[in-house]
Amino acid sequence: MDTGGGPAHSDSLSFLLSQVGAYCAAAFAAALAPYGITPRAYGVISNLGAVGVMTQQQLANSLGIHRNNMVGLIDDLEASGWVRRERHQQDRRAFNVRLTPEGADLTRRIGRLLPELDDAVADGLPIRDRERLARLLVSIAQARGLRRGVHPSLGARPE
Amino acid sequence: MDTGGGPAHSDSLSFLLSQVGAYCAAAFAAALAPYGITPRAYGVISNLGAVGVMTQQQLANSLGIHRNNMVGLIDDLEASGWVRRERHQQDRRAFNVRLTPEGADLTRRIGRLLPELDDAVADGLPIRDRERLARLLVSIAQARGLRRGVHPSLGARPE
DNA sequence: TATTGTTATACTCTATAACTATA
DNA sequence: TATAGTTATAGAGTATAACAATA
Repeated sequence: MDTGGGPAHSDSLSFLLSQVGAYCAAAFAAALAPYGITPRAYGVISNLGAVGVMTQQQLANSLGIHRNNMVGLIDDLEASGWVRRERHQQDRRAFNVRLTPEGADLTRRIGRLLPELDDAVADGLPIRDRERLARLLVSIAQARGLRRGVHPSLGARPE
Repeated sequence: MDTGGGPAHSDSLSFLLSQVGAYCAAAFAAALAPYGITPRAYGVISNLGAVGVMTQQQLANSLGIHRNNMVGLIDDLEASGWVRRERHQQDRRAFNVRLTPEGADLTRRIGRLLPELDDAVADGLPIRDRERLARLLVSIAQARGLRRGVHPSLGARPE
């Protein structure tokens, strides 16, 4: 498909994915900003909401964030009153991190924000096309080995 | 569509777009790395390849990169021998930037790389689905006001 | 006065290494 | 000896302000 002039990459599928994806990432960050939370930090609390209590190391592994960076992330979330650190019973080196009631509430509120975001992105697209698009994206994500719900750009490789 | 457990955002259309998009952006950057060029710098030379000669300010406007950041970008491209600065004839404050033959060649070689990247991303997807996907993405990009061939994350707002 | 290119500075992110306390 | 959490440092990338030359 060629929809006009411009540089060679304009009609490349991977460029289009990257272009629209970056737009969505920015829209998501902007939607989160009024809640005083970043996409990274939302990754942490949404994971805690789904899995329950986790150690910092488990969170780091699960999200692909380095444990060094996890420290400050949990510090901020704790200062905001959304998570609590508790000493792990069996392994006294580790902390268990769990959502506070306020954190669980924030997680739910942001979860309810997502349909609005999706509507804004897919505005004007017939519902059939929307479903088709989602199905194609899931198919690519699975084929490429992307983990469900894990955003690649949170990443940082282990040592 | 719900394809399993995990956090609330896992099946959100905008999350999926952002997730797959970030993967594609990383794959593109990795494919460019052996050529010694970044996605940002490729944005510059691909634009020059399509439009011809442009001033730094015109490049900055066209790509959504701030002119302050354009300076170092052109410095690097010039040091690599891919572009040349020439004094603008009518406006002696400005520089015209143009591709060298080597730069034009690199632009073409990278342009030929894109189909491979697209094949890798869409591996296993029937050609009909691939076309459908591209069409849906173009439709969203146009509706959201994204400019053809311009990646949003190159961005930096003017003063 | 406004604009083009430039430089300098600061601030955010993240990559790396090293430390401590536990295992 | 290895691991969980922590801290410190340095390097990208980018945002902001200010400057010289020219319009």
